[in-house]
Amino acid sequence: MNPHTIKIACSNCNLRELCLPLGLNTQELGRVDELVDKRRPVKRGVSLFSVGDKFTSLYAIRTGFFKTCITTADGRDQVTGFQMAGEIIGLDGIVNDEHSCNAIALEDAEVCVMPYDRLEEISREVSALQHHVHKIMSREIVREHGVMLLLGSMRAEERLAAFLLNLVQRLKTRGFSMSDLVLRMTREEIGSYLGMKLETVSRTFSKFADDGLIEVKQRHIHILDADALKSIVNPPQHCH
Amino acid sequence: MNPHTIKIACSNCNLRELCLPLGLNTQELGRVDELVDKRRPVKRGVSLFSVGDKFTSLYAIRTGFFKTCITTADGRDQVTGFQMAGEIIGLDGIVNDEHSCNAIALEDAEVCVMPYDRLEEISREVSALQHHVHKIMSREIVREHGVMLLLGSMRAEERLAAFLLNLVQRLKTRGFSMSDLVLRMTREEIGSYLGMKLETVSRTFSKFADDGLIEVKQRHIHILDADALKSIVNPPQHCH
DNA sequence: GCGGCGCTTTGATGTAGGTCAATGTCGCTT
DNA sequence: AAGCGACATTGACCTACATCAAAGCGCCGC
Repeated sequence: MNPHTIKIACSNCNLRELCLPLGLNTQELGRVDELVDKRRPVKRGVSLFSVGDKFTSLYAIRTGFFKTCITTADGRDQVTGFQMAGEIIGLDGIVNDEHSCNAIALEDAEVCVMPYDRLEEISREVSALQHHVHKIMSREIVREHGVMLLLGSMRAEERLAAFLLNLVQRLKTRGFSMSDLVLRMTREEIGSYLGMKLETVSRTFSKFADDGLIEVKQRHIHILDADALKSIVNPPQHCH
Repeated sequence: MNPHTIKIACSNCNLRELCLPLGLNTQELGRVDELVDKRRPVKRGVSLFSVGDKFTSLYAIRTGFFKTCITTADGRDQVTGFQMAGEIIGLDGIVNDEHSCNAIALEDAEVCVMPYDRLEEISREVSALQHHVHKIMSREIVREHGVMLLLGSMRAEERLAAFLLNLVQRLKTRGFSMSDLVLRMTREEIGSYLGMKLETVSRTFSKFADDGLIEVKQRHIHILDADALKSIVNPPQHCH
């Protein structure tokens, strides 16, 4: 089927609670359905956009899993986030009209392409959408504050525990298990995100497994004791 | 003078190139002048807003210098940014309708209070303002990507060099010297932002001074060799 | 002018995590 | 089914930075 002939309707999308504002009336929903131009498949390992690409659109992930990363002149690479279905990527491109990071699919994926000028236009008419866009950007800012906290003041175990809990929480809101997950990224990518080396990631997984907190079988993680992970992230207060 | 009787006009403000979109016509400028409700002085050491405060407004810094920081349950504290005149703070509050960080004045300051609902309303009418707001949020996201890179993959000297160059660059766009600056924050606050301990900040300053890159006299920094600082941040490529 | 306090500097020592290297596991191709 | 290549694990060792501790400096109030 030619993608241009498919009727793409956010209003019917099963991810609409994640992507769209709630409480739109039917007329507003109709306007919002015009947001998505087309869908675009992205094969595993392929970039959705790269540093320097002209910014044209935001992308809502329909299926699949992405990482975003930036690269320094001297070849170092920092993963700035992992994104899953229902999340919006491309916000980095607005400020300079070109992308400042790379978005790479970690598994075969499909995204909804939302031309940015159309988004601005419809936001002007549908104030719930306007507010929703602001919220998405604000959420990203707050998320990054959390990452700064993690990178700036946590130790390796705390970082990895926080990472696992965050992933599993997001998977839960998408209807997946609270206790089982499959990592879509390598140890090196986790390490880059968390500011540690892949060996340290691996060792820390092994430590958690030894302590009975999780089971690790390659990329399959089974969480045995979520509370213990939480208390690693937020050490229980020591009253004296 | 009662602040309510002063005519506050962004269109006359000497910071307007920093705060406002360029190229507005007079009618649009008139609308934008309605953005700022009032000005609010903030004494050194006082919070402009704190975690959990209801979100009502964004703030444009007119004078003074702020830090924003978040606090963990166990009392750790992470500085998420330092903000100076012309910069906008409070974006973190949009997503959950309450602030998720503290904004504290590091010197006596004055901010322009922009009620958020009014900002949304005027953005719907003045598309240049709408786009400008998006750019400001996108810029913050991109800035934070840079901080993640810094925290995740740089060594102490690289972090501090990048920090100094960033500060001096921002001061330059405000008409200050490229080579002299006064730090408004303590070594501990710098350390919190850069993910290192205050002693390491101090030692690294001393190292830079020994190497003839800067002169340090308490909080006064004189930059002697900006290029050397740049090459610390971006080590020159080693071709082989 | 003096004393106290907050901040900074500097030194001595400890350690979490980085680095280097070897080995193991799994999935894919032929 | 064998063999290869990408990824992961584990061990031994090392280092950048943290930690602990002791001065030093400069500003403010009295």
